[in-house]
Amino acid sequence: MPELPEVETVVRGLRGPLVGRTFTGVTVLWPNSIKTPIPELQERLPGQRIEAITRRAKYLQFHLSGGDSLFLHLKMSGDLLVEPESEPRHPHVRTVFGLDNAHELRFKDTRKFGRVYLVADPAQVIGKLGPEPLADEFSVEDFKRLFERKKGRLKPLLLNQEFIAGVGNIYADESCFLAKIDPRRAVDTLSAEELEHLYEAIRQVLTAGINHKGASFDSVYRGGEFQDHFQVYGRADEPCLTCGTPIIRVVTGGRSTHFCPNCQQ
DNA sequence: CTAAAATCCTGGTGGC
DNA sequence: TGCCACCAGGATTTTA
Repeated sequence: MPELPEVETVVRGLRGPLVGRTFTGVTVLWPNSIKTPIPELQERLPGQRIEAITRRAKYLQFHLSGGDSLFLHLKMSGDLLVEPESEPRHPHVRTVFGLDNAHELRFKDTRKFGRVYLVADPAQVIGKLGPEPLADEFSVEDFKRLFERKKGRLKPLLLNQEFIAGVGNIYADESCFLAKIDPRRAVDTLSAEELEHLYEAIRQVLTAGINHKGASFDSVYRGGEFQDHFQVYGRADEPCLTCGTPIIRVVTGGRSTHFCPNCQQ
């Protein structure tokens, strides 16, 4: 499911039901989801109150009263539900966090790629991430500086979370379209003007995604409607909405990549 | 260094 | 229907 706008939407939806609640226990149904030793998680989490929930890149961070942070990464198919403990659990629920109000935070994750971390030092999980593209203080000059001495093609670089945080496959393709840049371009050939366009495009596309409450796919995620506004992602062989040329799909860095061969150079 | 491929997983879809 | 190949929002690790 989730890139930056989808995770941001999930975080905003969880604050109301969860901030102020205290964890009472953890039930692990798929041990590979848990990156912290499970006995340690089950020892340290109960009794800690949720003081805040924030997002960093595609991670959710629960700031806890005992000084720890609980991090969740939804990867491809994760979702988080707050449901009464009396309600039957969906079969794809992999981890259950008990709460002090007879509800549970349920980590549902069909493909089992999602991960849970409990750490005292957040840097252990989010220490190497690149800048947040929507941060107020992240300037176009900062963005241009990221490209200094960089090599390789644009698309894989945009997906590299140590380069810039939170951009995933959909928003990378949509950003390149808006900036009119071929995602296969070698980054050391991008002009200052092109980088300025790309900076604006990334911020615009991510903001639009958040404003539409993310993109919904299948049954994994609900509520968002940004999928109705895709210009190129998932539109292979369909006409470009700007010029009518069929959208091309190629594979770059092992990921499907969509672009207009006429508009994007 | 870049880069591709394999890995972790399940389920939906389309072709035959 | 059944079977099979292929595809999927991520990110790390292995192999060139």
